[in-house]
Amino acid sequence: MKSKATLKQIAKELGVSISTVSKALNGSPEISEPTKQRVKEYAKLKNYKPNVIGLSLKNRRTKTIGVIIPNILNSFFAKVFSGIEKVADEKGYNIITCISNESLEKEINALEMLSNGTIDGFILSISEESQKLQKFSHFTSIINEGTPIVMFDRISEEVNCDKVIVDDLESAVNATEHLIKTGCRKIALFSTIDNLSVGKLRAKGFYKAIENKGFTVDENLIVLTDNDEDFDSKVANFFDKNKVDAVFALDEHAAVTAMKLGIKKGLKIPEELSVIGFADGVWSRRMTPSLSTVSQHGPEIGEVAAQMLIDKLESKEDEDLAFKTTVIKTELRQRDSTKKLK
Amino acid sequence: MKSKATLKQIAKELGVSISTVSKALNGSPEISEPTKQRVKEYAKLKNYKPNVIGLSLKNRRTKTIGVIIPNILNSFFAKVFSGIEKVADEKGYNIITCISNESLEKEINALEMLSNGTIDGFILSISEESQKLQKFSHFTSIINEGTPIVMFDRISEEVNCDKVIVDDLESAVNATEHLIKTGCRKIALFSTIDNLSVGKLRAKGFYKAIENKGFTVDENLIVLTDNDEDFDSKVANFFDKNKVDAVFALDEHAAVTAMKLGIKKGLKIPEELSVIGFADGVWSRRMTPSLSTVSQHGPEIGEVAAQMLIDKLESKEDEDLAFKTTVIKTELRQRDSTKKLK
DNA sequence: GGTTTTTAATTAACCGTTTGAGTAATATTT
DNA sequence: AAATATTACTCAAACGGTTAATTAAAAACC
Repeated sequence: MKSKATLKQIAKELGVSISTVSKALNGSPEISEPTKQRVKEYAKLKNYKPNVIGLSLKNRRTKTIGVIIPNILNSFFAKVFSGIEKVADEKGYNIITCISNESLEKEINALEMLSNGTIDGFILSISEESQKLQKFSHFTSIINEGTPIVMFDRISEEVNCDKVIVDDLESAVNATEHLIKTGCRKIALFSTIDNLSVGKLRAKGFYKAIENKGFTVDENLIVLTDNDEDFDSKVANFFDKNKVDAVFALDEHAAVTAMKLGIKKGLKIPEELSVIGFADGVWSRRMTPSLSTVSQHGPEIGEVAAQMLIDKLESKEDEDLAFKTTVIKTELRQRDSTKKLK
Repeated sequence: MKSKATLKQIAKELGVSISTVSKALNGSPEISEPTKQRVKEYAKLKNYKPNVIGLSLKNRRTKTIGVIIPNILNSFFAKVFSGIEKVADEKGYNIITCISNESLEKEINALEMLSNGTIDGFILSISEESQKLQKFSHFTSIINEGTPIVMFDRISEEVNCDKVIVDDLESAVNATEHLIKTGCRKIALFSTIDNLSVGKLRAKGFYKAIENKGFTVDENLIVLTDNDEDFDSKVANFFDKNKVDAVFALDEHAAVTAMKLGIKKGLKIPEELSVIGFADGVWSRRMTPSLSTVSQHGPEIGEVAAQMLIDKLESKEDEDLAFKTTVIKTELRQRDSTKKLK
């Protein structure tokens, strides 16, 4: 349990000054070759590694990114996270992770906790509660204090910062149109995330597509809720009362429930019931039948967000580039829960 | 974009010394009430928050835990992570996360990167590659340098540190015995994680249970591999050649594949084919039929690990408690992929 | 040989914080 | 009134590192 080597220690043991050691290790031309050799060898022997905290204090940057995620058990966020981690790692940044658990209070805590020198900037997706209450001032005040934020997926128009989003509206239009093209006419809309900005956008896309094609939306076929609770019974009830030939699900849970209860009802998928859902996990592939999805490219979102933040962090103070919003294209993954296009 | 307030700034603007400000804010009795008031008010006005880096340097601890996880997309690890995060948050610790991506090199990098003052201790699960190559010296050297490690799930006997594990062997015995009790006689063993210590232990449990009950293991019914690749075709082939009445799957992927291809083969689950799998995600519940699982209580593993590490970090140097291994009990969750016990 | 330049090291300041030691001024004791 | 104690501060060192300014000695020049 020997304590870690410091410049001070090495300097004393070698009988030189601290700055000589520092400069020798950093290869400064001010130090003679023999001394450099001697210091470097001794440092290696002692397994010296510069203390990052000392460095951070001096440099006033930590090369650490704060990531605040509503829920890591949601595979979309896990994917985005892995993308962030990848780029951060490549660029030599560390990641401090906080889980807001969809709570405004935890979100504020996390911001407060980390914005005191611990991190250089944030990447985050807004918690459900903050969106519901439309509380965003904690973000703006952090930004005003000089800490950059990159938001992804769940963003707010009110906050002026870099953003990475998916084109939820257009994706929903495409998916819905695909259902129509494959011959579906009575299309239901299921969602358990109607509290989220992304949920609302997707629903809007559904309406738009239906109307674009000259049909009208049957409000009886719309099942929107903002939580998972007894969504199962709602859907079971729905299938008892309505006969539809497709379901467009705005989130993974809604999609799975549609498939599960559709099968239970004895409907043949995709012949009698087509299903498309927004989903990211490996599970869409694993299901029987496999689920056709709108894939949001989670890792790419994370990679782009990390790159944007690092660019900002490493740009000259003065060139203060304007805030950008990057839109990541989604992809319609046709699997076995939808009919093939002729 | 005003820069953050520091003691120095406040001191200058208030015309007092830095230490007066520091002591006033910390409520030291050395400072008079009126001065305290004045300083506190001004600090609040300026939204002063002590710079954590300065503090860390002074205190030589960061209140930050390094977490190294092989793969965050694996829902088991995501669950453990959420448990760690919960306890850490409660105790005022931050979490720096690294993903080893099952690679020895990235694991070593992460350890190196963080063990220079950034974190106070590690919580980690060993990467696949390290286990395969039986390389553990990077862990012991970190521990020798004085940084405590708590390992969970994938551990090594060679490394002397705190550990949190699941009783994989006993869990497998129980699950297998349950299959036997419900009348299954020709039980297959599927695994795609035969490279991992936990995979081997679970397999051993299977053998033990079969033999305990006085049967003999039919080696033709054992499908062990160390990766996902063409596991599907192996299993399809298996079902073509063999007639079994149950599958015990040592990991989620194996379980899902068994179910999927069993159904495809036209087998009725659970009447003709029972399936139990080690699995943690929400998906076991969502599948049709829902999957009976051995649940490993991921969040609890994380919570216990975090608590163990924090206890160690906050204990007096001298009392240096011995290393403990905590075993978390698993639970057999009977769902619809196994026959009910009469 | 004396002056200038170069070399190779050291000293000191700084990043932001805490904290023990030191120091005036005031209050208390005798 | 002199000695002592208390109050309310300030100074300075420390944590671990970098780096500009300084200095002493050696080498180069005239």
